[in-house]
Amino acid sequence: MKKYPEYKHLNLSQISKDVLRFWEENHTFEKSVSTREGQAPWVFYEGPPSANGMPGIHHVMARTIKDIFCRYKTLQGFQVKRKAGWDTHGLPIELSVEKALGITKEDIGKKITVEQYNIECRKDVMKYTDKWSDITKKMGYWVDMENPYITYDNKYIESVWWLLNNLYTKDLLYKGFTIQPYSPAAGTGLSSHELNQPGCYRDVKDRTAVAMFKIADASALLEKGAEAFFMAWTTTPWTLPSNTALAVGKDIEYVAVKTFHPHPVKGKELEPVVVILAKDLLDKYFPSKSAELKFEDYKAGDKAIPFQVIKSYKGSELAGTVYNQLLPFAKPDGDAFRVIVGDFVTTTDGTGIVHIAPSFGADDFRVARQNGIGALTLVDKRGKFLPEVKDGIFLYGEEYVKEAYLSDEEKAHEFQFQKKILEDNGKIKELKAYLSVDERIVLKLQEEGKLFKKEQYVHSYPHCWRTDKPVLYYPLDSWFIRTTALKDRMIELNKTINWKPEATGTGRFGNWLENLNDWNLSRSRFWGIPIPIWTSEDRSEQICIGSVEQLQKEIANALAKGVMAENPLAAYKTGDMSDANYEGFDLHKPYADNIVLEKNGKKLFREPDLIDVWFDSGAMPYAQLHYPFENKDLIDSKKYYPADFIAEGVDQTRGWFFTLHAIAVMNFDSVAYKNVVSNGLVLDKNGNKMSKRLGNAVDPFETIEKYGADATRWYMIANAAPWDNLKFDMEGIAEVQRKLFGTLYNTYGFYALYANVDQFVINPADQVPVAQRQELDRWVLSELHSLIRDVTAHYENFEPHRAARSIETFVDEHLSNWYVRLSRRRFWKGDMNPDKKAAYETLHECLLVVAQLMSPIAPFFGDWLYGNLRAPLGTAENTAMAADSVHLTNFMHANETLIDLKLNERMELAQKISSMVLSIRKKENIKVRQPLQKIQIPVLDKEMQSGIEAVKDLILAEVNVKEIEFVDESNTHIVKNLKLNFKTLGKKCGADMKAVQAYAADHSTNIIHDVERHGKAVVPVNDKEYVLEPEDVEIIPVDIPGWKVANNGPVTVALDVVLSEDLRQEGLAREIVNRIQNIRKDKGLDVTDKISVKIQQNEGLDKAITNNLNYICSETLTGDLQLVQNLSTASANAVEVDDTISTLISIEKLN
RNA sequence: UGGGAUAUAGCUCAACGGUGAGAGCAGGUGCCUUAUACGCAUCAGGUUACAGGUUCAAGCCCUGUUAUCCCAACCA
Repeated sequence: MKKYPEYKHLNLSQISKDVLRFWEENHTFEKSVSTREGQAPWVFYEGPPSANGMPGIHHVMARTIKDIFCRYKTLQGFQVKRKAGWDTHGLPIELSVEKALGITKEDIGKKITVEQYNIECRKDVMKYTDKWSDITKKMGYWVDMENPYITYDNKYIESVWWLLNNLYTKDLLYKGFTIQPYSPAAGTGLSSHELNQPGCYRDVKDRTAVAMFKIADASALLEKGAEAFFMAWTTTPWTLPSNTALAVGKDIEYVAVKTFHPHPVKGKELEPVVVILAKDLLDKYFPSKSAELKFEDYKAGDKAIPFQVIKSYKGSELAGTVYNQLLPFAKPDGDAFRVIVGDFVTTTDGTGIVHIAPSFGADDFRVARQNGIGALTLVDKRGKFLPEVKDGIFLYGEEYVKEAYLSDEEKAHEFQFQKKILEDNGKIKELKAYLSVDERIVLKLQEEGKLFKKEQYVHSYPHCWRTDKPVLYYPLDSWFIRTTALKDRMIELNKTINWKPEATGTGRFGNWLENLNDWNLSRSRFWGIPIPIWTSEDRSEQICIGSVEQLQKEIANALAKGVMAENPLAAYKTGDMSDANYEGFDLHKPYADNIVLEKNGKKLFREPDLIDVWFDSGAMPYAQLHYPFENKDLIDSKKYYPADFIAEGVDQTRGWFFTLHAIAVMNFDSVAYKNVVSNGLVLDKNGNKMSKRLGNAVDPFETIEKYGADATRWYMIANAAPWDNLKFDMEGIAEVQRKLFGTLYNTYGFYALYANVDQFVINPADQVPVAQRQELDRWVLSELHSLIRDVTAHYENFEPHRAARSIETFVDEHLSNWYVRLSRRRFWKGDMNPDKKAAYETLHECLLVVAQLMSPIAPFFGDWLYGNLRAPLGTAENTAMAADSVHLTNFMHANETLIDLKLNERMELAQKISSMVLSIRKKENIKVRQPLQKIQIPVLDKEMQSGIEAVKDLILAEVNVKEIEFVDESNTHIVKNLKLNFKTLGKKCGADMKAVQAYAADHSTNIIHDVERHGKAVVPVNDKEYVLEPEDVEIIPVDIPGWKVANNGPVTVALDVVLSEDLRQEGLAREIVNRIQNIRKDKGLDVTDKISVKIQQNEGLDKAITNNLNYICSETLTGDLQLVQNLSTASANAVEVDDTISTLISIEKLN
């Protein structure tokens, strides 16, 4: 006879290990995919992690979410393939290699060849793959790590090139220049990622200036021949020579102010000037008390300067106004020196008029281009002014625009130089320190009467993480993807994506799309996918490569034309998709750069940039399949595209989520994914970000070893919605372990214990029909099937936290603490009979279903539980347990006919009544072991009474009372309360609601009477009459005078606390039973062992024992009970039966 | 600085615009149990971040403020 396995202790960590071995030996994961062959696919894309970092607890979180839905959909019958992937390119890898080798970027090509460097990167990037494999297995994440896609593979790169070429053909790829963070000291552009390294943004003190731009002809704005200035603020005066426009806000109100020049040139101290600035910022420059000053009282040099607002304009009225170039060192290409409208202009600081230097600001560049304004770039790539920025007094040409770029010696040298010039020219009496370009420009403006105000200003400014020097924003050549061309389509298709949470899709992602810029694809690095574009030096000829085959042909041509000597792709066989064929070459630098092509007699060289690694990962739907060279049909006929589901951290919103979307829309006019869950961060228990630096990072290996993967996963899922941040607290895992897994383990243990005693094994083909099972069974099945329905809905909605919480409630409150607790006797009392069998079958079904429902979240424990329940069945062919793993079963459907809401309500009522009776006992200090005679329940409607009747026995047993008596007004006086139903009355009464409420409070007795007798009551209020119908009120019995009463919502219970002699003796008998059971347990007797009992006689006890002898014996499996005169304390246990009675009991096991 | 999210008991989280805002954990007290200090009962703990507004009625809707987090960032 096969048995259900029994265990001594719950050890989740061990269960994980055992189940993991089982999966490996039985290839359960592979089967979960292969057994679904031919079924509808459910497409999942794995976002590639970078294997050169260690896995963290947040990866466990993110992967749990992915795993849950893949497992769930597999249970639903879908085939869910899960190809793992590795992100292998990019800066972090380069940095890691440089650190390991002790080199810097400058050394590449000198101390180490590009070739060697890339070999190192290729090695380095996979250095933690073992750790990743390990955590993947241990956490129970099912993903195919045997055949991952790897972004550095030639096949992967070929697909990426195909996509790029496709964009090139559609004219969505162009080379242009934009304003990018640039480090002159390092001679390289910086990515936003680099700027976001810790410590890059630092507070710096800069010289700021409000410059005055003279309007060329102010007649249109003021009177004819008037002279006026625009005021514009800048924190970077060194950009002023490159100014080509001024921007105003379209709807901002501006004023023209007549005043005196604060820094006039000699001789013009008393000539009034007119300046224009935003009205909102008037106070900042013109204190309102100065408005009362009289112009005629003003003397040169006065601190307080009178002013007068003479006119006002909307920004749009100023647009188009031409002004004189502020610092005319060079002439710009194209149109310039005009007022334009900029959407970014605000009045939070400055003057509401923004100085535009298109070369040195992204906004400036954009708004200038939109308005056809040209640029001036008077700074070179070294960070120095061009030679022409020179006046011989303040500016000397070819000097660093930022003080920080000068070395101490350079600074000292410059200081001596400028000291001489400035002092000789009488500009400064005695120069004490080096003056920065910014400071000297301000001096120059002042000298020329173009300065309104200067001050120091502290703001945060980005620095290059390698050189520690401030960054410049500088126009750089780059390749761009014209994402803006398809912006509307991207927005449109985004609306078809199911975002969890929704706000991320409409908000963070939606806004991002609305403000989309072209995607800068270029990166000046070494380890990445080369841009597959070759251009002639005069840029007249260009070839974009979309496949290795094409490249091979072009090389052949180049060889024929003699521009190349050797064909690195000679061995490549067209059409051969074998790995061997793809391993004979390398598309990375430096090999790609060594290829020179030929077109129309011109040599073509590769564009030197690599592509943004984000394109790598966004290309994975296609590149992981080597599309279109292989698996073309999977994408083209949408068999494996788009994804039904992806999930990553919310930080990927503008990363992977965007690149997937952009590439899909631009290449295939499709979404890349239909459902996306963006999960929140994992913080430490105090809500701080985890970091190695702070030492608060949680080690996932340790955590899983200690608590097991299931408890860890369950905790993370149940504790917060996926998209909320999780405050990770180990104690929370311990709690889950105790509460959910402990309870479930015990519930199973209970089942196994008695099933084995009774030699019961489930027979799915022969079960007691549910209709013939008792109320409690039908109730728990009703709850169970409600649970299936709810959990299914939660999984379908991608709300795993709700699924987990529902399961917790069921296991804990319904199954363990009500069903099993109240059913215990049925399992151990008597021989097998239909009722006992029904109890086993009911409990078995609950455990089986729970095992399956929980298995996506707790895959090990779910499978362990399932395996135990299945253990005595053998192959279990043709049953729901035919598969040898829960993960290979078919998801159970809720049987709606078993869901009986009335029954659920009834049982809730029984629990409520029980709890109320226990509460009265507590108040009256009567133990539950002491039987009581009677409960009274006042009932006002028959339905409630019949509901309680149905669960009466359960209540009585639970609270240890003999009978329930239903009372109404015919046999007792009941105090009743009136409650108004605000929902129905709100509609009826509206604004009179408060008055009705007040009236009802004063006349509750009358209203109750009227409603009960006549079915309605009239409420006269504010000269109106409202008729209260039964649905508008609730009449609740709250008290029976003279009884001990408890009240909860609509239910009231009264308890008879009078103890008769019989009851008292019965209570004592139960105390005795309890003591005997405790001794049994202490002695380690089996639950089936029969015993003989000797109890030392005691006056207060003997009668209670003899009168309840049968009861005591049958409860304790006692074959022989004797009251004896004396027991030796050596062989007997001393027990206190109550405060006054103590005795000795001895127990012998009977054979 | 902008966009997004969050703010409810000491902690973690619930709560269709509807009558005293609920669980669990942690704490006090008492109790039940031949599955289990698992639980049950009970006490304490709340100005639902703050200030306004809409409504007969607001934790929930609207506006603003503050704090924290994420993302994007030299808006001059």
